[in-house]
Amino acid sequence: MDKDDFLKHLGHNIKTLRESKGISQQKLAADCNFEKSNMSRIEAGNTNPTIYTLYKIALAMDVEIHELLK
Amino acid sequence: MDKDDFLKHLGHNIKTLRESKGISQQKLAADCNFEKSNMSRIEAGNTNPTIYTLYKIALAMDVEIHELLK
DNA sequence: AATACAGTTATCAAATATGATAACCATTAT
DNA sequence: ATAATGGTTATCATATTTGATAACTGTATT
Repeated sequence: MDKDDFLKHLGHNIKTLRESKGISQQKLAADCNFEKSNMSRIEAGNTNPTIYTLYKIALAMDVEIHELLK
Repeated sequence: MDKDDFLKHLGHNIKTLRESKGISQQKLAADCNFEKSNMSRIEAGNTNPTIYTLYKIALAMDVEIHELLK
């Protein structure tokens, strides 16, 4: 899988999971101590986040990182 | 878990897995199309790799990313 | 109308990951 | 001795992520 596809898929997955937990993007960003614009970028697949960033997202949603990678 | 601990743990895990597959750090780096110095940095937990970097490592070792995160 | 909420995108600065290269160390083999 | 293998670290340049800020869109509410 190329990078663009991979990141788009990841972003979509994060978004779906967030929505399934009924959390807004802004709320999640705040919970992760993130800029909301960065959360928007990640969910859109427009950036290649670091693993620690994903760890923070997973923590904030109370899931394991691998759930973000499905 | 703070960032330093997280990355050290990840690095150790990657190293352990690589060794269990009998691959040298240099070989794995080459398989990932990486600089070997970067592989050394990652395994030492001295850098916070991007998710796509980890994807490449997982691919090269024929495992899922989450195996790297145990 | 104004305000609030939710999300998106742009711009730029700061921080940092990765690439490239080199030097070093240790061990083993020739 | 040299050469090969395996790994580590430093330095610097390049590429990219994240932070900060602002502006925009759309929808809903007051």
